[in-house]
Amino acid sequence: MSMKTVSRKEEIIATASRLFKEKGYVAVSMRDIAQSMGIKAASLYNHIDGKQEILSTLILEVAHEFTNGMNQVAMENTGPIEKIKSVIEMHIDITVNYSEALAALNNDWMHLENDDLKDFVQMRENYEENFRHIIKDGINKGEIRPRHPEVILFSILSTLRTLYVWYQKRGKLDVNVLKKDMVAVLLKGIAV
Amino acid sequence: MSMKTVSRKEEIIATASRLFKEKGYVAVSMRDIAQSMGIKAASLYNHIDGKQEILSTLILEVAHEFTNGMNQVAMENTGPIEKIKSVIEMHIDITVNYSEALAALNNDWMHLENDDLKDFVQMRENYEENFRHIIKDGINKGEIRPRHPEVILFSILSTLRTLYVWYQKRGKLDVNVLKKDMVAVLLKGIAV
DNA sequence: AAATTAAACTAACAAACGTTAGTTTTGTGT
DNA sequence: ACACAAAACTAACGTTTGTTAGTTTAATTT
Repeated sequence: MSMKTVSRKEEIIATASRLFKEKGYVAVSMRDIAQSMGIKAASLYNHIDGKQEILSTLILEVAHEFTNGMNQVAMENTGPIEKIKSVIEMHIDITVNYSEALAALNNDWMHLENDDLKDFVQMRENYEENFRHIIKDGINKGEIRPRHPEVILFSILSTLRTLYVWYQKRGKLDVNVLKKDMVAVLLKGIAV
Repeated sequence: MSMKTVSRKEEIIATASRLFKEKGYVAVSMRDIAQSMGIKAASLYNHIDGKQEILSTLILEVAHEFTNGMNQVAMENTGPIEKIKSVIEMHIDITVNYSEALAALNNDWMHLENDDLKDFVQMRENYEENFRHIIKDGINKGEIRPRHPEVILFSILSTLRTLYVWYQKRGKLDVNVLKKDMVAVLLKGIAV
């Protein structure tokens, strides 16, 4: 029976991310996290440096996933529409695999400190800039309707970023169906 | 020179909402709010009952705006597509008028207590149910493409709900241009 | 069986929190 | 000038916070 070994540290981070999703980073205490694991708060410090480490580990791991994914799409040898389709699918894949961590990334990134905060903001800006470039390219090539690029960018990004909220709420619809419908809605709109 | 008189209580709520937008309700202390106004924390209690009142005032006022707006749209004597267009425009109007409060509504509603929390959740469910009904009606009448209604609902709602984040960041583009492009993107998609 | 390491525990710390009580200052109406 | 109300102040309260120190228990290695 093969079973992935999960270190105690990973357990703590997983537990914390579940709690962060409900009430946010600041409202969850070390005692809350410990109680959720059936131990005392002080015991957590045998495995982690502090509360801040939980947050930064959680967020930066996923942030790197997004960065890598976007860089890969940017290097694709395809047209703008195909690239956007790839971004959407990439985003959905990450959402499914890191659905707990995404709440912290979306809502608690501002509680990162020092270099962690700087790095995160930088990665986020790069991500958006890459996306913006694809959209503008698409408009120039006549593949995308000539609307305000920011409106297009944030319409798609908002939808993708909020996906984690209702993905599990709505009984886990099939990922491939989700991808298909999502791409269709975002690219082709809803009006017949 | 006519100038709207702003009560001290309203000043407190306005100041708090600005701070809440940056760090969230829990991370902002009464001392933070007071300092932002150049007074001491204890002085706030001459005008308000407590921190919780700030949050509930802030959120419930806007929540009622949304509820009223949606009820008005539901009573419109028009087709589904026209109604969705109205919802989008209504949402943009409220975002422009209450852009500070919307951060709290989106991110800190779970810190409401008792009846305030219950009322909010109820209003939110009703709002979504109304929206869902319009979409399903549109699909039945063949005015909307037959995609998964939840995907359509949350694609639009996510975009509208996150609008407050980047509306002011991007140098206040004209509201009418925004409405026009937003309706176009959400209804007709981006692909030519 | 003894020794070592890992992971839990109890107890306590300084700091920050929301809030209250009582007092002083500021502003307004007579 | 006086009285009153509004709005600020200082000081303190009981909790909760993240974290540290020192100790005990459980698991693993020799």
